Amino acid sequence: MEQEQGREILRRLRLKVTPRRLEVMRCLGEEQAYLSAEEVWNRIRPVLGSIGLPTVYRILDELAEAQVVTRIFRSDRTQYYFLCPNQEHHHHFICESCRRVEDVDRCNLDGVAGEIARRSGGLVTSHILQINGVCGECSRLGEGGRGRDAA
Amino acid sequence: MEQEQGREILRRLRLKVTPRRLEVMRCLGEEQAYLSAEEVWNRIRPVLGSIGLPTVYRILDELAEAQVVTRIFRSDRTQYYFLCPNQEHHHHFICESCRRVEDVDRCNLDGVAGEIARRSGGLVTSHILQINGVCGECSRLGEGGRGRDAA
DNA sequence: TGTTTAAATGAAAGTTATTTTTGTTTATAC
DNA sequence: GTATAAACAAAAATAACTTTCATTTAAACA
Repeated sequence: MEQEQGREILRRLRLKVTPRRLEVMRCLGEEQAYLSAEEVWNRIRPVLGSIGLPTVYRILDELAEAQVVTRIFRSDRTQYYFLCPNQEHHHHFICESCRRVEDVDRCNLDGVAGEIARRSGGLVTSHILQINGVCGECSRLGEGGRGRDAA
Repeated sequence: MEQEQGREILRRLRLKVTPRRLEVMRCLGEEQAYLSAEEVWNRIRPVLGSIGLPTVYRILDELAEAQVVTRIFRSDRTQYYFLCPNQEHHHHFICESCRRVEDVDRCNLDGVAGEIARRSGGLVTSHILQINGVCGECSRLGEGGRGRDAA
């Protein structure tokens, strides 16, 4: 994520271009993986000198609202965030070992909305689809390998 | 959910058949909608005389682990639970207005695993798919209607 | 280039869903 | 019946966020 790209995204969202927002985006963009709010905070604090954790939460919420950042679901009741400037409708493949995220273009859910409408008259407005697994690199490291989240 | 069905499920899971577990299942089975742990607690306390909230959490976790109960994702960082004894692979359509849940059999994700394997060598182990919308009944109530969660 | 003003931020305190701990009770195998 | 491992209650603790309010700053405009 180039700084100019970050500026453009913020201008498009009618958000002020501030060093904190740019730095949150730069930090997330540097990873191909998802991070928690606190992890983002720890990485950008040294760069910015000082930033409050609530500010990080606010920025991530704004970006998630605007769908520049995707929320990742895990069962530890912590929210994780992944910068994904791809605005086409798509989904994500999440590595359970190293947290890497890959885009998945295929989305065969169009038929589902029709089925629901036909069967009970319901209306589909959105869906959550997250594909979990082990990425190619972690697979190749084999059973002996240990990912970022391994015990 | 008949009591005998609950007993069978617990025996299958090698869990002791206790009044609390049966009551949690009965309470959830009475609804076609999802509930939070605290909501379950408030409904079963009068019946059981007394039960601790941590016990409700433990029971729901066990049942979710065994996939007798499904976790429902919402953005309020509260976990919701839905009793779904249907053990076939399927997904859920969630009404944003009244919390009703319908099963959705269709799941076209088989192709996705192949795509990921081919492209980057990754291995898919699970996926989260939740379809959000407004159920037929709430749709028919029209704009003037107000669901359980409406302001 | 100043000035203005709404938006952004820091710091501290607050909230709340969920978990842990420890001592007691109970379902079940024998 | 009795032994024993599992279940449970109660209270306290944890941790991820959120709110509040006083201060600062980006950006529109004079």
